[in-house]
Amino acid sequence: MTPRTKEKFEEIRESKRRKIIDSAIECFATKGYHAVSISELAAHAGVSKGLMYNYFSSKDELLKTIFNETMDQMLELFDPDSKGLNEKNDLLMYLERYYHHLKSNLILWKMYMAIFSQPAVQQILQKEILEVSQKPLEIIGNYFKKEGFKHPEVEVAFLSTLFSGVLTEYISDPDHYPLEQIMKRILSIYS
Amino acid sequence: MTPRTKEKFEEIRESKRRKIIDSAIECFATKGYHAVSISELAAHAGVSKGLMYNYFSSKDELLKTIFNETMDQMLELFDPDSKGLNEKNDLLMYLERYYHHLKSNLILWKMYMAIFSQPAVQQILQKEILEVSQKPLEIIGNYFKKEGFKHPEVEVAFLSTLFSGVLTEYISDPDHYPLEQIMKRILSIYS
Amino acid sequence: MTPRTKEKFEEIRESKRRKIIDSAIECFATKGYHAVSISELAAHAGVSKGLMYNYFSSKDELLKTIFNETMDQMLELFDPDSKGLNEKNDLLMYLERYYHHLKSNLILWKMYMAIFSQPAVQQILQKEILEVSQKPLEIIGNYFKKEGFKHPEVEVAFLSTLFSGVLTEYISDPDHYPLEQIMKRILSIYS
Amino acid sequence: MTPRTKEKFEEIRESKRRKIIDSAIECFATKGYHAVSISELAAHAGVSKGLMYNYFSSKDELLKTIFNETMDQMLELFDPDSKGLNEKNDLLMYLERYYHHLKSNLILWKMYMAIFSQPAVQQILQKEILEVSQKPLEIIGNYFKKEGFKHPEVEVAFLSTLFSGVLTEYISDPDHYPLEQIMKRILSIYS
DNA sequence: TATGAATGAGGCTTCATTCAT
DNA sequence: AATGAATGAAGCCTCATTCAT
Repeated sequence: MTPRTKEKFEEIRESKRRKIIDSAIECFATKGYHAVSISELAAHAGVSKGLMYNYFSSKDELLKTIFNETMDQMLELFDPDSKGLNEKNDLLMYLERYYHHLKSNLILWKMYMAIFSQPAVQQILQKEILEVSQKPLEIIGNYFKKEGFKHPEVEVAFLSTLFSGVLTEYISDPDHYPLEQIMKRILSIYS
Repeated sequence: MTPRTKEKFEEIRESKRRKIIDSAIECFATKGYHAVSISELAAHAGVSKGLMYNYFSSKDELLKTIFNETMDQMLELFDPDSKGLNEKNDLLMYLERYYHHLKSNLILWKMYMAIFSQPAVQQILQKEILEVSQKPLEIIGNYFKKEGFKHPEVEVAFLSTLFSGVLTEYISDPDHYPLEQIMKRILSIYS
Repeated sequence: MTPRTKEKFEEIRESKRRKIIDSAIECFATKGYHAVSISELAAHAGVSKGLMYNYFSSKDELLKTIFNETMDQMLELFDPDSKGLNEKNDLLMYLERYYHHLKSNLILWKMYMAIFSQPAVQQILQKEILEVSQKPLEIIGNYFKKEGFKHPEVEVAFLSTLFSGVLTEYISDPDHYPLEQIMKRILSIYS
Repeated sequence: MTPRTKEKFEEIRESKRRKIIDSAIECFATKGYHAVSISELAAHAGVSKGLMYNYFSSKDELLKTIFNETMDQMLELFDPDSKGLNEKNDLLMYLERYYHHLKSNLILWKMYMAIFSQPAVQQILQKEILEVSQKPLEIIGNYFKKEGFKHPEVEVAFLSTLFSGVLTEYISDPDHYPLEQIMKRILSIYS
């Protein structure tokens, strides 16, 4: 009997890795980082405790991995073609994208909030957070400058504020928050 | 035991209780609920571990207590005289109050965020949260109705969104967030 | 009911600390450092696992503490009055003391061997070991120099060798090793 | 399957076995038995974890195997031709051999010490140790009897003591221990 | 009222070993 | 013969909570 091929092994690894990550995202979203134990994560993913450490060297490491993957998605969301925002329409589409992403990735954003608003977790991810949050803000800032806003940096902060607010409110009660109408209300400010 | 002595005791008890609560608020704000141990809380408050249980039957109980007291403050903030909002000026003053409260009670709000963004904690406090948040929203809703807004309930949600956003952003980086200018930006929407 | 006095607490602490240490020395002597678990140490000392950490912050820390206390004893043994070795008689008494200490502290020396000959443990104690081993060797070296030995440093190494050998052999089979006669044989070399 | 192929297989098997053993000796020498995991051993030997169990049924089994092979070497060392010690020169050559073996097999002896000083391991190997150590001691004892020593058995113990001591000291700091001079010093006792 | 020693459940992690391929 | 994914027991440690004083 021949041993499994390298490809087969990598296949197994990758699919299990995904399973663990997706499962962990759900758990973290539901209960928060500290409130979920490795045992729970393992059980929820349908693997043994020990196997978790075959894929991630620690609980923190798993968190960082999830964070990085999530951040990559977010970056893509906020600037998919890396061209920046050039006209008003781009900004509107920007808002559109945010709206759709929020709606179709509720769990991901829930996890984002559940995890990253915890001070203890922020300490774990401090470095990563700083690195990632800079770029999207810059892109938006450049747009406002170009458009001749009087206080572009304040306008950026204001938009961030709106994003944060929408996120917070929608996440905390997705069934009742009038997401679409709120997005329209925001659009009305910039139209 | 004379009544005098009894009163004295009560006084001491109450002041120690305050000390524990205030100290705990600081700790929770800085590190989050799960990341702070009873030992740490006791040490930070300058009392023994055992004594903590003399005042609060459990860590959860302490959390609930803090929550309730905080909520009382919030209620007071959003409607100190229970008269509701009657004219535009009231709304502006409303925003003003929020702004000032935020600035002067940073720790309290930090703790609020640190604690509430954790789903596990939210579950513990779910009932309390619902109860408390209803009333201020109603008051604002009534105002918008009276003012003839087309979608008063959306407008309420929008204002909540702004509040949430300001809170989130300010709390996460109080030194750089342009709180005052953002508040002015918001005022400009309603003036 | 009044709380226990500070003295009472310290009394408890000190006596329990001793109990844990003595018990741990026995265990380490019997099975070696890595082969004994904290659970075993706790059970053998008659306390709970958790309490171990009230007294020692980690297993390594316990080891270091035992090492330091043992070393203090050893130092005292090898130079009780800190006067050094001044004449041949001092050296002979030196040997005598070693002999008696060995006989009456078998467990201590067993533990010493069981623990300190393990590379992994040596790494934990590296710093401490270096610090402590210097002084006694110097004292003996000075004596040999004073006595005009041709190669005092070799003579020191030779004596160390004898000590090590006696220790190793005696410890590994205390009932059959002719300790007293070996010590006489050694004395005969220096008389 | 032709006999030729079978032999070839045996050859491969044997060479891989050696590789694993030699690699393990190094690891045990450096870090001690408990401190090295099967994973480490496998990685260091360049084979998979699973394969380790194809050659040795357990970690203990591997240890025992190494011990037995080492012991065979030791026996050979102390009495290569099984003729015993017949004259003083034989004893001196005996010492010589020990000296050279020590110098050229440092790792082996390091492992020997790293492993054997651990009581837990000694228990595993107790029987084997007793069996092996008897014979060389007898040979030396016979020599001392023949030479008319007053207490031949003490003299044997004394020589064992010296061997143990030299081993211990040399192993613990091979770069600084004056091995050659110490051996000369010992020779001087018996010349 | 007040202390801190004491407990034990549960958290994270390691590792010898098994197993499907 | 060979691989490495998978398991689960056991190890170290933390922490909410209890208890004797």
